[in-house]
Amino acid sequence: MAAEIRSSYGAPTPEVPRGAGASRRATTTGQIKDFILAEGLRPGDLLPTETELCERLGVSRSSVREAVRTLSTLGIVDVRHGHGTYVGAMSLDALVEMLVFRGVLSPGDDLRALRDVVEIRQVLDHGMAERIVASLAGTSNPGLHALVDEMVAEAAEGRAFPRQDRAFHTGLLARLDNALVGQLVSAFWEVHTVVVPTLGLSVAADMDQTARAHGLMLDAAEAGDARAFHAAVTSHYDPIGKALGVTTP
Amino acid sequence: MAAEIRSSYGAPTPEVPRGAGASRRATTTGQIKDFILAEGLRPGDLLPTETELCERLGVSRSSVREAVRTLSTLGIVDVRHGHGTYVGAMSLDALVEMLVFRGVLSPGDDLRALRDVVEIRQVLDHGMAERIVASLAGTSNPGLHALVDEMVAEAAEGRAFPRQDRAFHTGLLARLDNALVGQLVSAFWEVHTVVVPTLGLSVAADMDQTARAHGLMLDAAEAGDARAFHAAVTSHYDPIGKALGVTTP
DNA sequence: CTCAATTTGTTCGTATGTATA
DNA sequence: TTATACATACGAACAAATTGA
Repeated sequence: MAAEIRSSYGAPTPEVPRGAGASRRATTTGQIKDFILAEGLRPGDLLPTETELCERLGVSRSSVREAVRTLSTLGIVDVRHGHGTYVGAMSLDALVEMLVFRGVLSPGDDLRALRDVVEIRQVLDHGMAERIVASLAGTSNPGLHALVDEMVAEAAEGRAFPRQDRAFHTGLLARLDNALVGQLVSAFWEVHTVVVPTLGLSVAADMDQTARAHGLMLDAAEAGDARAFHAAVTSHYDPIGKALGVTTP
Repeated sequence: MAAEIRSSYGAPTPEVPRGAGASRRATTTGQIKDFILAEGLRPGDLLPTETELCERLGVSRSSVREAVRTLSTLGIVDVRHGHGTYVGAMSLDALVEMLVFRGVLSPGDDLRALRDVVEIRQVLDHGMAERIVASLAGTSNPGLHALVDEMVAEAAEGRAFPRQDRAFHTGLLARLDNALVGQLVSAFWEVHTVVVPTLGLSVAADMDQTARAHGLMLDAAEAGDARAFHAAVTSHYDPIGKALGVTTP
């Protein structure tokens, strides 16, 4: 697939007589991508209608549809029924869907896929620690503190707090100038929280520690204390890490 | 999309009268995923033919086709022309294709997307450093050393060495018990190397340093020296980091 | 509010290319 | 080589959703 991508750029996609190995759909998706680039379209811009694309590319509507579907699942285009097709925001939803399925399919060990995801989350949080602390040092974030309070309250009642949890992690990365890492963290967070219930895993006992660790992370970041932030991240992943047997060097 | 995923598990996908918001394709993809889970199929296993799926799910051929396409681009199934449809290996090809397009589309600053990718690569390499060193300490890896020698030789001749570079990074992570991180590193490596040429970026001058840094990383890992490994990683990303303005805390 | 136009969603039938036995 | 099974592609028709007159 990599070679196909590469060949799609540089030289414009060749005309109708396509190479032996390439399928019609592959070439059509490439043509639509090239069209977006050639026209200089940006996320949110409207694409031609399916019928128009058929004429422009000289293929049937079915082929255009399949190509558009492919681009749609990749988030490259966004199709709205009865309205039109737009250039998409290219979120990581596809990655999430794939990893979630891999998690519930669980090849080999039942917990391996989830353990890998948690390990990545940990690496990203630790790896971005200095940048996060730098971006939040000296600021005050009442919204994030409110989320922490809610999480602690929910944990005390024995309830889960996925909404606040996600909002907190998203908010923590919001000031970073790296949009991709925020999306990745969100994506892995989602895989994590969607897969856990399907495995019947019970980590409810330590929900309190998890909730409190969020507060410690925020306090450390606002104080500009990277070491404390690292410690809080470690504390945050301690319960789930133990349950899954994550190695923490 | 997240809600749709969640609803797909737990309770089996409902019968033909589907909910208001869900499209036929969305429910059909869910049904196929449920089928794989229910039958306990594993990557490489054969799925029913399209015609058979039509009867089983009570939808038309086209709908099955579009659903299979969607799952195919996610890597959940693998369609082989004239042969059949199999459960896929679920690689990160979809993520790569999306990020590559985002990179060449370059919303806003031309280098931001690539800079974000390089930053992630850096974080992953540093974050996995201790685990990599632990997995390679005390071993000898003539294959990896050979790759380093090739890279140094190619750099001396002023040639690029993408094949060896990729093989090296893959091999470095091969002994890890976390398959996902290896795939992620490979994916971001691919995005990086595919996008760079489209931007006309010239970092050829410091190819020599990059090639040598690989050798330092390998030596440090085999010696069990995590600090040296971190230093080598920093040296490895120094040239491209300077060219892109990556922040290195 | 209803109607009509536009656009995507779904289905069917048919023909073609491809791999296996 | 032939036969069979399968995926690929095309075109036409109708259904559903959205917008605006």
